[in-house]
Amino acid sequence: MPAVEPKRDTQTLKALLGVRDLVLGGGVGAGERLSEIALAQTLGVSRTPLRAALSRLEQEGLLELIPSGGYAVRSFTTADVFDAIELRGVLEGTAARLAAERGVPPARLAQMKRLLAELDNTFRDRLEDMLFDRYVELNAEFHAALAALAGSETMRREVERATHLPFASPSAFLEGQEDVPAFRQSLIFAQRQHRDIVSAIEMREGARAEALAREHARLARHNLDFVMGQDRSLMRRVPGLALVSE
Amino acid sequence: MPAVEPKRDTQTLKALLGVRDLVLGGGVGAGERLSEIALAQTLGVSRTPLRAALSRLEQEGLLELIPSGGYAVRSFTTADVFDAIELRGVLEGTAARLAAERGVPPARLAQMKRLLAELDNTFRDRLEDMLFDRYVELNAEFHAALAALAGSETMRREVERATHLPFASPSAFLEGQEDVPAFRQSLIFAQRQHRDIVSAIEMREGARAEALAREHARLARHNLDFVMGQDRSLMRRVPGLALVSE
DNA sequence: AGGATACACACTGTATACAATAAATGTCAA
DNA sequence: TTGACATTTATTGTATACAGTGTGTATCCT
Repeated sequence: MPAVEPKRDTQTLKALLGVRDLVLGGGVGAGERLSEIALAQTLGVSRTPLRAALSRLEQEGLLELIPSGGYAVRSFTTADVFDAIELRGVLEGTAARLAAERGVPPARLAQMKRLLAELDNTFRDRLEDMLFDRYVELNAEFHAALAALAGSETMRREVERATHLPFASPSAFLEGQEDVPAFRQSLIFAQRQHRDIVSAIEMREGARAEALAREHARLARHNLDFVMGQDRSLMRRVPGLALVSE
Repeated sequence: MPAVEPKRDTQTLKALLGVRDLVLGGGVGAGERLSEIALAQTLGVSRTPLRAALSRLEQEGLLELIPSGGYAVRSFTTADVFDAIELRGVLEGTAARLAAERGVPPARLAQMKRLLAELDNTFRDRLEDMLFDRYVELNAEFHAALAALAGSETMRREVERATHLPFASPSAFLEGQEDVPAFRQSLIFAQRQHRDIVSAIEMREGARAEALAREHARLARHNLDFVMGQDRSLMRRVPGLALVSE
């Protein structure tokens, strides 16, 4: 998802979501060229909105321009994925630090705490019973709210952009793994980090807020390591992971 | 400039550069809507490549989508400008830190040192005689090389993107101010910081490299403060500064 | 048989025409 | 005189046609 999703655009949005799903779903391999007319037919849109979507996905980092013209699916190294996660952590950390240093309006802080409480409510006594989808949804909301906490539109835009970099999403390695116990346990830890980040911001502890947010992003890296090292059968279930070469 | 500038595109590139110059040059005011047909006529291109350029500039952060359709020039607050500079510092700092932590191939390091030497060569005994344009050019090269030093394409792309955020460019507040003595003096300080960053990377001092790069970006903020506070007549000479409201 | 050149095909980049929607203006009524 | 509604205008989003260019293949020459 890009920083700001166009709403009413039916055709362009259709193309955007369609191509993204196709690429992340493994419909086209890494490095493969995308034929515009073929894609247009497949997705049921004309070339014009399709090209708009392709251009967008290129700036998003999912596609690359071919020197001779046209677009191809980017191929990623593990370093790319690690760095995308690192970037998200760094940017969210910066947003958290600035929020702490500058202070946030009480209403905003209350909203963050409400999100924390709602996240708590997704947990159950038995870990298997937790409301996983609801957690993923609220988690995305939390991170979006965090991006806006520093105050400026530019900061919000760019932090949210980093959040939607390929493989860097807070829920990138969550979906499709609800039934792995280790993942569910890591969510308890993640929620504790959420609380600590908000607490640090409230207490104006900028450096701590930054460090916590950075470390929080590292959870995604741990999950990635687990998926790629421990159990390669999981790789098929993580969207787009087939695009990672090594 | 976007992260990767399309080369052979004559019409789209023409539109991209044309609109950017028009907006940054003050041809259209902040918040003003951009009429596609009027722009197309002005720039001598058709609407198709123009729309591609507008979409690009929207993701660059210079324009914004109007809910009812079309694009408008974004209006910026001083907070936006500050945060854009801060973001560049943070991202360049991250690139520098990762480069230090991971180590850089000797050839790359040698290239950085060569750039440092060339930057040195732009200075003269009398500060007024320095090769200002050459310095700006080499400075841009230095920052581009720094972005690539961490190793991954994703990191390079995103750092370079931050470098081209509105008002965040390393040379944003340099051009058009060659004749202000205080600015020339600050360049001596900046070049010292360049050396220290490379040195820190070479000695694998990640935290120091990050801190130095962050502080280095602050020079732009100092320059901004100077331009806006001290001498408002300079504001007219800095591209796009008319888009900043307060 | 291998390589180079030429031709044909396919695909992208661009222009323009069309349709749908939002904005603006004018008129009618209260 | 002001407000609301309808009509007209303008502008964007979309589709398609065209042209230029790169790529692949086949044939011919060495």
